[in-house]
Amino acid sequence: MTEKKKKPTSFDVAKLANVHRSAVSRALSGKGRVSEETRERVMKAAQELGYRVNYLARGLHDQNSGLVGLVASRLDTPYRALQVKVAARELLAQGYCPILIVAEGDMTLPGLIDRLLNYNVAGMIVTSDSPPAEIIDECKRLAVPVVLVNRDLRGTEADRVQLDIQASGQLAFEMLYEAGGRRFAVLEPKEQTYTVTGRARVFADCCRAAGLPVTVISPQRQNYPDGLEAAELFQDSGSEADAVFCTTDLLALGFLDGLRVRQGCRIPEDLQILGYDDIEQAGWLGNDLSTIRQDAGAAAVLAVELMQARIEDIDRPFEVATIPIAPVWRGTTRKKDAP
Amino acid sequence: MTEKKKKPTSFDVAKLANVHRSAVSRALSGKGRVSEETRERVMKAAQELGYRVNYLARGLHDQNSGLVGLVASRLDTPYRALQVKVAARELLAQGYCPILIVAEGDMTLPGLIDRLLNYNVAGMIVTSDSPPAEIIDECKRLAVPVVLVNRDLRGTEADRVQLDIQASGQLAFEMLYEAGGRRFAVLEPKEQTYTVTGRARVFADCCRAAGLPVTVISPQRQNYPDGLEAAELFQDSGSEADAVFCTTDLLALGFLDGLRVRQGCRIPEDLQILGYDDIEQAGWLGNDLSTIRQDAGAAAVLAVELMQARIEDIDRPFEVATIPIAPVWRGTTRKKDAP
DNA sequence: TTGAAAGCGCTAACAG
DNA sequence: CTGTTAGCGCTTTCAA
Repeated sequence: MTEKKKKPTSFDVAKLANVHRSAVSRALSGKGRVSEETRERVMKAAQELGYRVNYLARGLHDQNSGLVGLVASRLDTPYRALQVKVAARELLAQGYCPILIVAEGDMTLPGLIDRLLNYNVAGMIVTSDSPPAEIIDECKRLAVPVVLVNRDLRGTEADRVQLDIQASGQLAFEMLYEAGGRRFAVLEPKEQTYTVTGRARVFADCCRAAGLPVTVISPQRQNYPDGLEAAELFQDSGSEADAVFCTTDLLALGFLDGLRVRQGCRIPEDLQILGYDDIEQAGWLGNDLSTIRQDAGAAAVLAVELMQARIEDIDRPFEVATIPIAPVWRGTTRKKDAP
Repeated sequence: MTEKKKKPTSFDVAKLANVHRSAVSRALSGKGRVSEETRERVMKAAQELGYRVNYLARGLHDQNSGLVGLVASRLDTPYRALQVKVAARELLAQGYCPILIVAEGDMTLPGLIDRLLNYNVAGMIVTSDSPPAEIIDECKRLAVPVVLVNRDLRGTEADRVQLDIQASGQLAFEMLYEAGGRRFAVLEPKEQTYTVTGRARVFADCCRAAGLPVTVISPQRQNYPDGLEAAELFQDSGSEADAVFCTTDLLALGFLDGLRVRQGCRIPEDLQILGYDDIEQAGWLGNDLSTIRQDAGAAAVLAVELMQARIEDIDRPFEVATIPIAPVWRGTTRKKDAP
């Protein structure tokens, strides 16, 4: 065990290779000009010592740690988990390292973001539910690029990747209408969320514009249990609806279970149901939920691109990229081709 | 727009507060002794300038960045997502910052871990499926604490947090036996995994030890689609089993759907089913899956504790902590109290 | 092409 | 209690 605990530095490599530290830096970073021979000697020495560049030191020097904040909440929710996964992967693929900040719980988001800022992050990707506007401002003050994914934060200027709310609500209406729905209901959670609330309203507007009735049901939040709650509310409301837009798959799945299991309702015979997101569970045989797919992979790629673009030019105009969506016909609506 | 783009340093604060930089450091870190008056002046100046300590510089100085690697795979799977969430939260709560490394995809794990090491991480928590032993060795060489969560990696020495495999398989057997099962089957994925394969085998052993028949069904992997596959395999096998241990909830849910939806099987009347993990979806009304809960929160806390203990004393003996488990009786088994 | 030297921002040990 | 000083490990001009 003659192993030294101390990690080798570029100085050690230099000594072993009989060159100066700066030569080591040049050889390994490939930045400056180095003779082939020197390069090889350095490489060998580095190899031998198990040397690795200290990114902290490098970051300290050129003000860029390569770290990126990835701020998310409700990470145990299928869609969010997917979002974080693809974002992390994309970041990693582009040479960044994502620092994961999970917002929920007792820890306060501003405090956590603060910590992030202490690391000189190259940027931040935020999918959290409620990022206080102040922190966005603080980031701007520090010239840290922030990309908001499906967040509103009206009034704050930042690059965004988001769903087309108008198109979403409208597509939902069209799908249910095409499937034969004529009396509608929509789930609009009390606890508001930019995209969810948005598409619920657009959907309702579409119904009204078509001169068709629409009942608004308001569960507390937007998860599975809230879907169950919504099923009760729906029943209590005595609504005559024959088609319901559930605004998130989790809501839809809860609603579906509440209706089927507790109320013995037949889907889609008695009632057609449409979700939103296309989480994996929507495709499970027992659920077979018709829904609208939100392309998480594309969203992640867009977010990272926007971030990089702003890193390169901090003063460029703010941009909004749109996440692609697509209808997914499954068993909770009547066949599209046989309405 | 008189804003300077340059971030303020401790030097700027010192200047404004009319003290030396070291005083600033002391005042803000609370480490050394500072007079009340100085502290206040520094605080005010720091506030005014929007100063924040540069952790990179600090880390460079005391060889500890406060960064921790969180290595995970299959992040879009409910249990894993939960695991990552609680681990990240615990890390954050303890003052660390988790760097999220997602293992799957084309990016090779060793390369990513390498990058992690460049950041002088204080430690690593690994829940990934297949962390090559070499990287663990590399970490040890660099004196970076590694905690393995539910990973085997026999031969490598590291702290671990893991399920009691023996107890798990046995509990599964006891539950199904208590519920009235007498002819068993168990799902043991071809693609082996330490804990999953382990409990499958222990379960089978328990059956045999009790002199009761047990059929082993081997789907490819351990996710929902594999559960569906297992249902087909099960039917083809012509097994007479009346109780099946599914080894993961995802498998169980797929198996359940395959049986119910495709084969019109009645659960639990025709067949009892037991899962493992207690993911959120197991509790959904439409599934109502009996299972064994694995306490992810406790596991995360244990993992972080182990990591901290090793940070404090790198030479302490390796430790293995056990994740608590508990039976969860739901509707896919007959009532425990009425077998 | 290579070496020398100046920092990046912070902290801790040491004087005063 | 406060200022001075010496690095932490790396990169990058600037000369040679």
